[in-house]
Amino acid sequence: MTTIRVEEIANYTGQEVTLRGWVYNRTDKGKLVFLLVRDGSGFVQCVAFKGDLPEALFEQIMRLPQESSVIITGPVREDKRAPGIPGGYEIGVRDLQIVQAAAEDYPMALKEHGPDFALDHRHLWIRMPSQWAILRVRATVIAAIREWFDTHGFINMDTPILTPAACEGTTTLFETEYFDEGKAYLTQSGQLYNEANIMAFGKVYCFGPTFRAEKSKTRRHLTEFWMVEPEIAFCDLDQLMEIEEQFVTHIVQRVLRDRGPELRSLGRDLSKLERIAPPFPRISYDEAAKKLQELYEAETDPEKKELLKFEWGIDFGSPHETALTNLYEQPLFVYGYPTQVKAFYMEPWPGRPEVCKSVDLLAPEGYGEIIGGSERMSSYDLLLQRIHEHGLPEEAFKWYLDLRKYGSVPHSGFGMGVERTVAWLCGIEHIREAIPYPRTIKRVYP
RNA sequence: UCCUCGCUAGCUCAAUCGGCAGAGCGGGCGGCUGUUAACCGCUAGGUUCGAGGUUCAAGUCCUCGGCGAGGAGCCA
Repeated sequence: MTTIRVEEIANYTGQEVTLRGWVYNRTDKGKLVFLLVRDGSGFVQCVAFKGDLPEALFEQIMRLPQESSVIITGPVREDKRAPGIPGGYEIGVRDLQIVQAAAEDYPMALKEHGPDFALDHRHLWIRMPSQWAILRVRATVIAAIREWFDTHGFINMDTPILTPAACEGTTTLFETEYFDEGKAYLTQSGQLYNEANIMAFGKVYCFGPTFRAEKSKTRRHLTEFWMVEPEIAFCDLDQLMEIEEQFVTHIVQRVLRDRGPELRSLGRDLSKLERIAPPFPRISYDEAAKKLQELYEAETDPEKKELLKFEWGIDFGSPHETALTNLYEQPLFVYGYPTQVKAFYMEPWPGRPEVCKSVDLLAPEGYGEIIGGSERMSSYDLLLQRIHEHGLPEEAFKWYLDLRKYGSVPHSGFGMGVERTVAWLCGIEHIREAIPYPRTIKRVYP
């Protein structure tokens, strides 16, 4: 007897198979019972007829509690009526073995739940089709990220999670005692280490969890999130944008190829993802500022108008990003931000010191910034000056300054937030559903 | 840190001007051979977030506190 996975059920039409999984839902119709069974790879309907089975077994099936674990044997049939993911196939129950009859007080009803209740039961919530689908997409996004870098000459370099100091000085850090060495901090970026790594390996990326103790309380923020950060030697800002659009397009295509049923089950409009292709539009901060001014003047709703208020020199807020990206169907590059709103290590624009060679990639449909990147400063003297200007301890950056002493080259890199990317691809409201166990300012359980 | 909103059955939510605490889902019992979060009948289920206060009477009004959500700022 072949034990199959639901995602490959189409290959077994007409065959007798074994399926191991959990009863997601049960609908009994008297002499007929429908079990919606999930096995981790999908959801499939299993149908039991009273006449086909021993009476005691049918009786058990009719009373099987939700989430009971079972091993089912029977023939695979194609049937358009059958629900499931991918759906369209069902298994006729010829035999069913109960591994465990679940307790009858399973708390997750098959309906909408409030966020607090759902998050308190995250360990069970992930069994539901929407959460299952999102996390399957996440796994594919991660695979696509590694696949692209690994096949484009990048070397994976894991940067430390425990770090001695702030990489960017501004953001709040999680702090911990570190033996006799004083304080250590959870990383908020591996970038500075990657700048060292490229001088040894040329092109590198790090990929891991990142921690920000910001008291951000929005649908776009987590205190623990995953970020992939490539860094490339001999690379300027224009080349960086080309890499970013190739990279993002690859992720979108891989997800469309491998996770269509999951995206459809989430109600995602796939046509909006299918049209993602290079080149992405590129506008300067100056052009963006002009467009925002026009949008501000055109806005009639006084509340929205207030949120769109903008003047040259400030960073974009979320309403600004949304308004800008709504003008485009592709992800949008905005480059050349004011130096004062960006980190200390960014290369100044030639002839315009008030602007730096930075670029953000804003996702369409109001999902906002998914990538932040820049060409890094290559001059020792200017970097030292910036470290002083930002009030950073020179001693802590001694090794970083060394990189500008021994074979400095123009180089660039970026960081992409995995959860924001997953939220965009899935079309979901809140980033907390894009990671298995979200950590927010108000939650570290479960 | 600031602004806004919310907290009633296991869950999602009602409860008019301050006047008997309600429904659907989930649970239990029964019915039904094609259900799609099935449907139909019956049934059990309540410290209305907490502490004070006003009132003949408080889920509802007032004060303080707690918890949560959305947004701003900051960021990926």
